[in-house]
Amino acid sequence: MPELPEVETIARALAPGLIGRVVTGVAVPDVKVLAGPQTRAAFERAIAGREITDISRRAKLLLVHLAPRPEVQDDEDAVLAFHLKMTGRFHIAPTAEAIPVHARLLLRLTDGNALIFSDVRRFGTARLLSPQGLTAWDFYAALGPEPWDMTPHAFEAALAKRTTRIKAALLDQTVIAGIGNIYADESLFAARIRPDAPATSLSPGQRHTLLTSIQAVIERAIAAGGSTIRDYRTPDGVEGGFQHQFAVYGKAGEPCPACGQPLVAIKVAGRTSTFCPRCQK
DNA sequence: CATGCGTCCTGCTTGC
DNA sequence: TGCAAGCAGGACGCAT
Repeated sequence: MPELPEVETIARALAPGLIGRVVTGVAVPDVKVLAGPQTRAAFERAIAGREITDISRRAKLLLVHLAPRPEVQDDEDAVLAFHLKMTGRFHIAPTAEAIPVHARLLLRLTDGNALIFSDVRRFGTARLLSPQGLTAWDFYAALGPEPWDMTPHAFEAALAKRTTRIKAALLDQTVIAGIGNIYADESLFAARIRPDAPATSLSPGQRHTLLTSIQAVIERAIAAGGSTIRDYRTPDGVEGGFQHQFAVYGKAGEPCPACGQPLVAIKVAGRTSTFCPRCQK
């Protein structure tokens, strides 16, 4: 579900309600959510009592930064890294309220609220790491640049050595971080490039246009608060607005917004990919 | 080494 | 209406 714009929207919405609060208690109703090395008990012990100092995002990861506890000897900084995968959601609710059916992890806070991570499909993960552990984590270390940090030169270099179709390259988080199925399709349409075009077949001009398109689409999506297909909500329960601006995602059979020809869906890299066979080459 | 496909889960939608 | 197959925003493990 949540790609870069959704996680960015969530991080911004969560920050004011979390930064400066202290975690008074931890509950893990579904131990499958824990992806780190700790047992459930060790995980709970390692977080309780810490102050939340910051909320940030890298690629599709939401990062909760936790301070050392003064009362714990040699305590170190910690980072709780959430991956929402397809259906992960956050909200903040009074601790006294009923726990949602699909709640996987709860952090109770000093202000009487709790941060609740819910996830219907149970793909989402939470992993507690030291700051050094985070950067040493293979997945994290291999992430490509954020879209706005990607230079045309680096993008071209990354694509030039790929023998895959262009969409598979965009979905590869080691090439560029944060793009998923929605924003891959939307960016490729904006750049007028077919999702199944071999990455090596793109001209330098097409690669440049594609990077510019990615940056523009991601920016517009963040401005709209992300895209709600089904599950995604901000922590306040509000839907995103970018789904109303989709040109092609999920619109197979509908007319191309540019030429009116019916949009077509094919499978690329195992993912449904919608595009205009007339506009995209 | 790089690439592609099945898999992990659950619930909603579609078609018979 | 009922039921089963198909499909979904992601990324990992394994086979090729």
